[in-house]
Amino acid sequence: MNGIPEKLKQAGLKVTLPRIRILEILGQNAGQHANAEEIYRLLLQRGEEIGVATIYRVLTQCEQAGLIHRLQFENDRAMFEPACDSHHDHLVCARCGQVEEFYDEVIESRQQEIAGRAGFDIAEHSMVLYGLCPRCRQQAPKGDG
Amino acid sequence: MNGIPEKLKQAGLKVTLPRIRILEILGQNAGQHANAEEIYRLLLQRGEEIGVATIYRVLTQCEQAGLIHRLQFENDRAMFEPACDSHHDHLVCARCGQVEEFYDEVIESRQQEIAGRAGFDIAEHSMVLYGLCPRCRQQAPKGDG
DNA sequence: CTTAATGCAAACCGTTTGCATAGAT
DNA sequence: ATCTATGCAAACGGTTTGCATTAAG
Repeated sequence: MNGIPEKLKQAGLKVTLPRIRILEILGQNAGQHANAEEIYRLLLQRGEEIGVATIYRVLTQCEQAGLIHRLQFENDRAMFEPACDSHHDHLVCARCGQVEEFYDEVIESRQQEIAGRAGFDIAEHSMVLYGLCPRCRQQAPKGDG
Repeated sequence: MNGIPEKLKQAGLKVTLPRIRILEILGQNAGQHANAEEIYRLLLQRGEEIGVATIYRVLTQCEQAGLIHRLQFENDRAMFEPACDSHHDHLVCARCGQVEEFYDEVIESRQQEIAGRAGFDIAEHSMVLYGLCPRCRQQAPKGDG
């Protein structure tokens, strides 16, 4: 019930090799949040050459089908993560690009409250904290110039 | 003391007509958060034809000088707002594009706490709530389909 | 067999850049 | 007079699209 082919079928998408491979990559890179080019290169390394056009199309379709999420950090290229059950926001290392997920109920409810006060009906939100991850903090002391 | 020429001088930028006009537009559009193309068109309407290249360069320089802020909503083009003293986040209407600002201390401190727990040293963050503004909610009842 | 997916390359679109000219100090 | 800003148009980079080919159901 967890197989990629099954998910594709349930989403009404034909089960094709590119789609399977791309979802595999995203699943294995779950913590990595890959972008289209990274997916392309990872597939190449495995001997699967899939055109970028196909990668973009598959990603867009899978996003619309709810199988994956598209993340837009700053002005960078879009990143993708496998859809998981629970909503979460992101911490992004400004140096190495590492992405961490977090969820905070207090923030979530404050957001609703703020929106309600402004008369807005919130459909979604994006919250990204940019900074240095623990590893990069060591390598880049505060007195860096 | 509040004049645009003075601000430019203080920022170490030459006082040129394009820079003055662009900052004027942004100041008058304070609530509007214009993007480069909108600025171009607004200037045209006033009879000032300033090339987009210049607009982008001026916006970038003024951003670096701290006179304005660059906002990146979703995957849209960048928007700009005049720099104000205080940090704030944004509510964006998904239909009409209206932008509202808000600030919430609870969220701000939670963010620091979350980052700290993950070992991250946060330099900045972006938080945008997308939904329907009061006006658009009326025009788009929930049963819309 | 029919209809949709893929690959390629060209198009797109917001943004940036090189270079000659115009302008600020 | 010097040095930077501007305008133009071409380049750029990520993403999308048209069309012929290939593959899934």
